Amino acid sequence: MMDEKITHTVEDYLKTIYDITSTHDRASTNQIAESLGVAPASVTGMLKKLAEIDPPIVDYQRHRGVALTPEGEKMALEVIRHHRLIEMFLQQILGYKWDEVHGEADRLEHVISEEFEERIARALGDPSHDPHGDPIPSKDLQMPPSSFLPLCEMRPGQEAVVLRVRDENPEMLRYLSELGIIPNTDLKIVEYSPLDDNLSLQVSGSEKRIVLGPRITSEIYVKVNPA
Amino acid sequence: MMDEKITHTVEDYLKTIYDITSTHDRASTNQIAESLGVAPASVTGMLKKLAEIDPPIVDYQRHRGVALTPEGEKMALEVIRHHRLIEMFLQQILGYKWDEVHGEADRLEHVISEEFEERIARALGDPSHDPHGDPIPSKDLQMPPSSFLPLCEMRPGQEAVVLRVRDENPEMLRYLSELGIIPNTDLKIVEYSPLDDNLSLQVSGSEKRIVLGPRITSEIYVKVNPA
DNA sequence: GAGTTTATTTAGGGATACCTAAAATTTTTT
DNA sequence: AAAAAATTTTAGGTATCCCTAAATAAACTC
Repeated sequence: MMDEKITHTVEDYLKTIYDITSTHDRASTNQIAESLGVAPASVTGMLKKLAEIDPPIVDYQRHRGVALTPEGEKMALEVIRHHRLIEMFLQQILGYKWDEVHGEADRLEHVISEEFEERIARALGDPSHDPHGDPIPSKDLQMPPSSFLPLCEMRPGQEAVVLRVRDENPEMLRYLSELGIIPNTDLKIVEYSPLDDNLSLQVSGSEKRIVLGPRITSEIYVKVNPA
Repeated sequence: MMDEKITHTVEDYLKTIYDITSTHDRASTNQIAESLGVAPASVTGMLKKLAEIDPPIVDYQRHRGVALTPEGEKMALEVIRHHRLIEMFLQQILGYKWDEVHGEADRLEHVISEEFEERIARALGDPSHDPHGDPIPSKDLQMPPSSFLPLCEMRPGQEAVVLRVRDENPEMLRYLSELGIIPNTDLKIVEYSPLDDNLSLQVSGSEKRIVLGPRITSEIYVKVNPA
């Protein structure tokens, strides 16, 4: 039995590091600590441990954070696949609402078997994106290709389709959902205010203009429509 | 946030104690240790802790084991409800086989929310028994009444219906499954050997006689048909 | 009912993942 | 380039749940 038991919290570290390194070169101790809600000192300790597992799952360098090794990335993708398949499953098969799935998935992702993963994947028709628009890694852990932009980088005149909304914050999800901003929604940018980085935009169909700050627009990813 | 975080392993202790006290007055340190696969000394430590939680969830007396308090029983029933609903769900909705559900349920039971519980209960039509024939506590934690006997207490001439089979041992479940012994099967007792407590019996339909030892017959519960 | 066997508890430790406070290093500002 | 600020690490500690070995208590047996 080569158990080598990696505890659950390790999976959380990996997920977090994966997430951070999708936009940064390496994940810093502080970023990880903030994201996980633990003290930086605790992160340092854990990172050292992760770097000493055989094979190492992170590349750790004192004072400059970590990056995932190929092994670590594989493990992270496995957890992410679990998470997103579960979100999909909760929504499609158990009837959860868009904004209710994340917390539940966060707990379930650590305990489901490969069997469970395969069965829900099949039941869902091997989807490539979850209810928030996040891409689901394939069974062999390849990320489906996708070309998107954070909404905050759009400018007046451009039109786009919402692809994904980061799912960490249920309140924000609920709010956006009320505004009609969910994956597949069409948006048109009306105005941009460089002072505060606010964007004024129009949701397909509706007449209303919505003004959103960068705190929100950086969490929404869109695909720009060709002009 | 009155979290009062009861850890997962506490739930395992409760489930085990519930199980033992369904046939014994109190659960002894050793019985619990054996069932959980830990050293008796570890159990002593945990039992003391459980007895000192406010409100206490077990009644602990030195050298004479524990019984659940009403609070402890409520918590145990909650976990058992989770477990059995999940088993049902895995079998009915995800297509697991009878003997594959237990391990998965053992991991999932600790992490699902009330929301999840309610949704799968509804999806399953609020069942009162799981795939092994075990009764599922209702939402308000009442056990459905049921009058059954362990198969080992049956004697020649009697007929009965299989109600439940204890689900701890997948190998045994698979074996019984091959013999056709699953919940709802009709049985007729043909012979009883007091020397070794073996029972010879006939499964409905089939011609074959099956001989089972007490190790197995004590794990199968039946309802005797009125003569 | 004294001695043996079995069951349980006490005592002393280990691993994990967290914490705070202080020290060290790196980065930024002036 | 020195001082100030921010980040990261080290050091020392906590709590949980597990372990083994030794001590004690309860249950049998003759």
